[in-house]
Amino acid sequence: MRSEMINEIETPAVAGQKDNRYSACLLFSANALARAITAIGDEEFGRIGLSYSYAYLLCEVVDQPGVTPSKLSETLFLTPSTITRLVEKLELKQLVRRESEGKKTLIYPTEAGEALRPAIAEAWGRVGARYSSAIGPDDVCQLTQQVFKAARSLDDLD
Amino acid sequence: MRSEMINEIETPAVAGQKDNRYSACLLFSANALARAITAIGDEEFGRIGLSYSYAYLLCEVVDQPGVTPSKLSETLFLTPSTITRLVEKLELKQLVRRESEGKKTLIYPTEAGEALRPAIAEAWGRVGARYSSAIGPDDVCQLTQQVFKAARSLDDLD
DNA sequence: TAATTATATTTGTATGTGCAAGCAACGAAT
DNA sequence: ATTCGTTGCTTGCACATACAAATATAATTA
Repeated sequence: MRSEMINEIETPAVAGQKDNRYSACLLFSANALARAITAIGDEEFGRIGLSYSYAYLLCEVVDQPGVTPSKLSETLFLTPSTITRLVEKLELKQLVRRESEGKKTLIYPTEAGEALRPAIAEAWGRVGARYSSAIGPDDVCQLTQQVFKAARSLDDLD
Repeated sequence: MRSEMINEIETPAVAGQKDNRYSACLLFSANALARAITAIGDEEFGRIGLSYSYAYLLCEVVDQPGVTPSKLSETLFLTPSTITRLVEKLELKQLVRRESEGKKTLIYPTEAGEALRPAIAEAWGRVGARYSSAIGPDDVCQLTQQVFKAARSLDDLD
């Protein structure tokens, strides 16, 4: 009674020292992975005063000046309200500026924003190098593809 | 200049309609997956008034009465301070209770907490069913293993 | 035994993210 | 042209999580 099976979908109880019953749960594992890798990301991107979502957003704005929040929301898989928050802070830091055009908002980089792009690319590279070496460079590529595919499948549900 | 390669580690630009340059970044993809799947989790677990971390924690406490925060921290891949916060709220909801023993804290389920366990198992099952059907039941198992393995690798870095 | 270091937990504070509701502008239909 | 639904963005609020510092107890060393 006390030790009933609570795992969602039975999986062949893969061996491994530190596995526990949650290791077979994607909800659990995906969040654990996200937290662990975000820690690396924050460390590297923190050196340029941003965290990774801000950095990605800034890249988009530099590459597509005048991009709208809704477009960013699609690209970055974040809700519009989150985009607003991110843009607000980047605006405070003088890295982007907003322009209202009808019901749309157009977002442009400032010069300081554009100037930051190489540094972002470097930080990005360091993040990739770090997790590749930890996870194993061979596995990373396939893992990333699968993870993204799964994320998209779930996102397409609505 | 403007369109330089900013992806961290070159990947064979996997085709796919909605892919963008971030799809090859595990930092990005892992977070996207975590958010998408957490949305499902919150929906199902929300029906019993918890979110998924609370549910997992409660399961641990029911199965190992007297478990300590540090043990929970290891099992759930969460920091001790987060555990404290989770336990606090479960205590407010009268689902667990804390007992101080020296420098340790022992956490026990209340009867209400124990009573909730079957409902948690059911919600858990529904979450698994939903993401399995979205992602494809065949892929889920392997994906989960790989994701967990990667999370553990990154976590073992400290 | 007293002083120091180590371990376990909690607090203060901050951050990223989202939902639901609001507002503003556009389009369609009467 | 006035109304009405729709779309795009923003705000108020809430929550999960973490870091750094504080506290309290245990262990070790002098």
